[in-house]
Amino acid sequence: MRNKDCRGHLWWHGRFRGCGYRITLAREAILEVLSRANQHLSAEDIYIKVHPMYPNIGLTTVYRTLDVLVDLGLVFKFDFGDKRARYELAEGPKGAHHHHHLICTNCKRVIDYTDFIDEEVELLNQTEKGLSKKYNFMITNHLIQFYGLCDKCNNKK
Amino acid sequence: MRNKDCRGHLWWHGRFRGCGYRITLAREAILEVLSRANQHLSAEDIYIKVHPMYPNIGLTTVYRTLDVLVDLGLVFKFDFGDKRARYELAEGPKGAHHHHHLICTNCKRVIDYTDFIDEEVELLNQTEKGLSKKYNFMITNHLIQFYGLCDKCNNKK
DNA sequence: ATTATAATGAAAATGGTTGTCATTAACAAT
DNA sequence: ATTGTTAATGACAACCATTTTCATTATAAT
Repeated sequence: MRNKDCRGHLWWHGRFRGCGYRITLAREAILEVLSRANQHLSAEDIYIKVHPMYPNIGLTTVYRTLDVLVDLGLVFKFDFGDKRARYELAEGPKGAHHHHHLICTNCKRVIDYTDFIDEEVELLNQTEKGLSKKYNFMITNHLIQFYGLCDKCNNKK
Repeated sequence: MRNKDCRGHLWWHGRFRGCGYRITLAREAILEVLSRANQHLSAEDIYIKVHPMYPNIGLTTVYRTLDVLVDLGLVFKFDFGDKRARYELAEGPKGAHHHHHLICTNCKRVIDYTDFIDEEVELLNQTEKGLSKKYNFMITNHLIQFYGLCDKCNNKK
């Protein structure tokens, strides 16, 4: 049963409508999962989380929905070096949950960090402005990741 | 015929031997291609460039060699959003050719930029130090990419 | 030269992601 | 509320970069 009270109230509905996308149960469910999850989910992770409540939402739809969400800038898509792509709700660089990643190249563990974010973002803004002008490039997003060995993997070697 | 004069003279031989890797014709050829190429090659690109001279080096070997090179830190592996991975000789953050990437999310064009690198690298070094200490993480590399629309794609829309 | 074992090539397998197409659902117009 | 247009969906097949397998070959320590 659709929650009618939410119709038109959810922050992302306008964004959807404005671009000619329809608001569907699948999309609501997937966005719901993404906003509850606080960690980088793969398409399959999302599929599995959505399945118990909505068993008729297929993996294909999850992929398609994620494509749309990424396209709209509502979701970020990451590659952490294992095969599968990971998805994460975008709060925007100014958003409260904005963070960068620290990735262990050995065990693929991912640490989100928010330290130093302010300084980084300030510099990035300057850089973005400079690059935009020089290359006539409309920058919409950035990716910063540090790679290395986490404490556990470092001790093993 | 192996070039005997180079045996032991090339900068990377020691690195290889030290880790128990053998020095083979295939590896020399692939590194040669990588050091000539000044742009992000895919595994297949490399295979094709190596093939005329050494037709018996297979794509599988290219993949395996690249894995080794990435593991040794001699080569960086990138994901620009099209399906295939790209490889590039690592000169290290202090290296002369160090650059970051500006990626068009529409046409997948990649622009290397070296502007602002100095300021960025300085901040990154500080950040790395802080992160290393806080998370007891041994940082070996970083990735910075800006995403957006290049001039051509921006005008079209 | 001999030997242990790392590296290789060819072919098959893998597996995340995309394409196809008939069916269903959203929603604007009535 | 009903209808008509068209976007969205699900099931399944196809795709294709990358890995695995395994028998063979080449490297380099002895």
